[in-house]
Amino acid sequence: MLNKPRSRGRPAGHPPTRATILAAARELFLERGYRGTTVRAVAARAGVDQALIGYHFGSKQGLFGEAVPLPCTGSLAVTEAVAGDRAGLPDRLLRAVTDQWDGAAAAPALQSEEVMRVFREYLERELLCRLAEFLGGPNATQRAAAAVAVLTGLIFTRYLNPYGPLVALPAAEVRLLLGPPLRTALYGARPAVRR
Amino acid sequence: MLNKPRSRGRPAGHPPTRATILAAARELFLERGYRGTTVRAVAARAGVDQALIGYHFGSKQGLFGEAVPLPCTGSLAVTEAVAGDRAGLPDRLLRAVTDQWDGAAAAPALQSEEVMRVFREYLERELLCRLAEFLGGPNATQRAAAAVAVLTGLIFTRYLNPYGPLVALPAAEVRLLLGPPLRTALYGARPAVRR
DNA sequence: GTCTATATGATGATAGAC
DNA sequence: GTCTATCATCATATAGAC
Repeated sequence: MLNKPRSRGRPAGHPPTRATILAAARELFLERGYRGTTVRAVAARAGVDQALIGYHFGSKQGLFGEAVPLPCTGSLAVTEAVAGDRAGLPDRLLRAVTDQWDGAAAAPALQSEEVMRVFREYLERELLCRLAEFLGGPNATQRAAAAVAVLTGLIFTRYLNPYGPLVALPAAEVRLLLGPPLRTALYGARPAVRR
Repeated sequence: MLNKPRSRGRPAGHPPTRATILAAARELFLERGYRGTTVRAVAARAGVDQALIGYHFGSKQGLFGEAVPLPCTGSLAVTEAVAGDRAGLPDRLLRAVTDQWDGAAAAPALQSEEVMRVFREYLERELLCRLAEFLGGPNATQRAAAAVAVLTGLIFTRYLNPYGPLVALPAAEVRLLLGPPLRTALYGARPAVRR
């Protein structure tokens, strides 16, 4: 009702607004998920007006994309793991996934449609094609699909789920645990050792 | 603006309102996902007022729960597959999943936080515990977690993703493809045949 | 029970003053 | 760049006619 006089512009000594908003958004998105986070709440935590978010990031979706960059959007380590010798492929794939996602700040509450979209496109377009090409031979696409399913299960169970059964384990043990199934998915059920 | 005179009550010869709403809701939820579907749109497609939805189902969440019952909420076939001989376990698990989810109307656009929550609770509480108990021995929980990861990957890749690499394959082939990895996850990388 | 009508409060977005 | 003010739309709740 009242127009109280105030100084305009950002008070001196504060960090740049953009960075402040991003930090607040990151906290809230990871804490409450996409739907549970409102633009107003982000603005409140950052101590700025909500219109600023629209100005800087266009939309809530845009804010999310910049505040919570999924590991898969940045680098392509997993895709690059599809190279080298065939025997080491399962381990390289698992190591790429764990290195990438364990390094990034955990993303527990991210089961949103937005994350799923990015995640899906990455894993299934980028990786599937390269994997099938690398494998070659009969049923290459099917075996690649099986491997992608295993990796999808890993990421979903360990990184996109705060209560997942794999979250508590150290990365090395996860690799040890999923290496054999992934190898089997890629190369079939042949005996690993012959004696 | 105008109050046009109309007959009150449900016109004779129509199917029960509740069922009409459920059908419309089911269509829209599967078509546009949870967030993309508005209560108003459901009401419009069903030809009823939106307040009816509130009356019958309480909330959008409640409507979703009744209109799109996930396979896992109804029966417990997957959990019941954890019985019998050890050798047949992988196949029983896969068959339970494919039977349950292939039978239900496909749920492509369901990557919502709601689905993820139900899905997660089912797979990881119900199944993980029973599976670990069934397996026994050293690292039973870890191996059960690996198996759950594989099954999670299957469901996500085949049933919760319209563009997944496994959606086009017949169920039998999917079982053939994922049987060996699942077996390896459950029982380790021992050679299947020894000669 | 079924339905119409309306109200409330929160949300994402945006136009325009400074 | 920042803020005020406002918008359309959303989910939800309720009062009351039939």
